[in-house]
Amino acid sequence: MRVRRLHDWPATIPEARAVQERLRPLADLTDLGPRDVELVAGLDVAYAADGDHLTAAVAVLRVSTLEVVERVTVSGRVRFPYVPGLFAFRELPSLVDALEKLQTTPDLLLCDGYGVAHPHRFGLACHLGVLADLPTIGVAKTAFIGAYEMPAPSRGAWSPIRDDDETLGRALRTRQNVKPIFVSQGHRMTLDIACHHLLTLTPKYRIPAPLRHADHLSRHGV
DNA sequence: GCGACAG
DNA sequence: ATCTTGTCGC
Repeated sequence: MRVRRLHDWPATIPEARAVQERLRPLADLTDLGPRDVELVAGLDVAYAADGDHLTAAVAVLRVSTLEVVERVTVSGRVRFPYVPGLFAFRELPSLVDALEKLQTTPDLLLCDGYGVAHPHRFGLACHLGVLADLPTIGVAKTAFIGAYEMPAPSRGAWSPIRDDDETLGRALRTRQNVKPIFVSQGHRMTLDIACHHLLTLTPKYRIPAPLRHADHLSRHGV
C-alpha cells in the first residue's frame, strides 16, 4: 500500500514538535470509521541488543477468522532517541517502510502505543493514521498520561482515562483478572467502536491478536 | 526546581 | 525497548 509523505523525518526535538503541531489538525476523531472491517493490521518494532538495529513488522489478519493473511518485515536503524511524547519519530520511519511493502490494504491499523492520549494530543497512532490515510487505534500496555481507575475484573470492563475534564481513552480489560490495555483514538475511529473491535480481536490473550503476531514477527521473524 | 514519562 | 527463572492460576 501507499503511504503519504507529508514531511521529512526530523532529527531534532524542536523539528519533531513542529511536525506534530502541523499534522495534528489532520487527525479525525469524529469519523465513526468504516462500516465493514475485514482486514486488520498490527504493527510493532523490536530492537537488537546493540541498540542500533531494529526490525519493524506488520501482520495483517482477517477479522472473521483471525488467520494471518500477510506478513511483512523490514530491518532498519534507530534514527531518533526515545523521548516521551516523540516516540513516533523513533518507530514510524521503519513502520512506514514496512507498510509500503504490503500487498494488501488493511481496513484498520492497530498501533503499539498511544493515539490522542498524548502530551500534545498526537501520539504515534494519530500520526500513522494521518500518513497512511487509514483508521488507526492506539493500544498501549502501560499508563502514560491522564488518570484512570482500575476497571472491574471481568473481560470487557473499562474505565475512562481522564486529564482534567477531557476523556483521552480507556483502560480496557481484555481478559478476566489480567491487567487492562490502554486504548486511545488514532484516526477516523471512535473510542467506543475501537474497544468493540479490540474485544473481537482479543479472544484469548491480553494483547489483541494482530499486535501479538506483529510482536512475534518483529523479534523472531515469522 | 524535581520527578515521571508510550516503547 | 532490552537484560532474565521460577511460579501462581485458570
